[in-house]
Amino acid sequence: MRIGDLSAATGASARSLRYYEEQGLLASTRSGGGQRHYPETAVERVSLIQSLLAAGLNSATIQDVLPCISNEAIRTPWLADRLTSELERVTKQIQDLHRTRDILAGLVEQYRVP
Amino acid sequence: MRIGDLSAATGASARSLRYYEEQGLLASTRSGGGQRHYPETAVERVSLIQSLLAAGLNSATIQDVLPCISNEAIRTPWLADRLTSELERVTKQIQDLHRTRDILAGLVEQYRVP
DNA sequence: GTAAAACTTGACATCCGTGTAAGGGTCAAG
DNA sequence: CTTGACCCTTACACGGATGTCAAGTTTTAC
Repeated sequence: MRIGDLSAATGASARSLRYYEEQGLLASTRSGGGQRHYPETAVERVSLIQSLLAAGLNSATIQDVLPCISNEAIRTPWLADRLTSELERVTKQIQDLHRTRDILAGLVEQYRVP
Repeated sequence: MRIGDLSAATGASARSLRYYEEQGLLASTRSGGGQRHYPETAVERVSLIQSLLAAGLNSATIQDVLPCISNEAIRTPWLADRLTSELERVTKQIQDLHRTRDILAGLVEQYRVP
C-alpha cells in the first residue's frame, strides 16, 4: 500500500508517516520512482506508534523501545528498566487523570443549570 | 505569601505562576513595591490549574471554565456543555491510556531478561 | 546603611509533532 | 501521449507552556 492508503487506514497524515520514518519508527520500501510502499502490518505498527505518542512517549523513546528497522530487539536490563519506568509514568498519569476527571465532574455538577 | 513561597508550595515555577496570572487564571495583590502576594487559598487553586493543564485543557479553556478574577461563575447552558465536553474528552483519554498501558505492560513482559 | 536574596518586566528561546507551501516527479486510466 | 491524482523533498511556521537571560527594583537580614 502507498502512503495515502496507510494514511486513510490509520488516520495519521502523510506528513506524520514520513516523520515516523525519519525518526526510525516505521519502515518502508520504495518503488522504482521513489514512492513508499508499506506492508499490511504497517497499519498496526502506526496504530502502536500513535498510542505511545498519545501516552506521552517521544519519538526517541519509542525508537529505543520498539524493535525497529535498524534497531533489532535487544534484551538488556537497561531496556526493560526503561520500559518499566515508562509504564510507571503512564500508570501515574492515569491516576492523576482520574483525579482530574472527578474535579471536572464536580464542576459540571456545580455549574449545571437547574 | 510571595511568589517564591507559592512556587515552593506547588512546584510550579515562578515563571508559570506569572503566566497563569497573565492568562487570567490566578489573582494576586501587589505590595507597595509591586511584588505579588497570594492568599493561602492560592495553593489549592494552582494545584487545580496544574491538574487541568495536565489533562490537556489549555489556558483559554480553563479561563472560561473556572470562576475567576474578572469572570464570575455564570451558569449558562453553554458553559455546562463546554465542561461536559471536556469531561468526555478526559474520560476517553483515560480509556486510551489504559489501552496503552496494557501495550506497554506487554512489551515489558516480552523484553524482560529471563 | 549595606549586602544578599528575592522580585519585577520584557524579550527571546525551546520542544516536537504536525501543518503547509513550493516545485517537481510518478503512476495508472483513458 | 496526456491528464489528473498521487507522491517526492525541502523548508519554514506554529502552538503553548515553560526556560532563561538581562537590567533594574524591593525586601530582608545583619
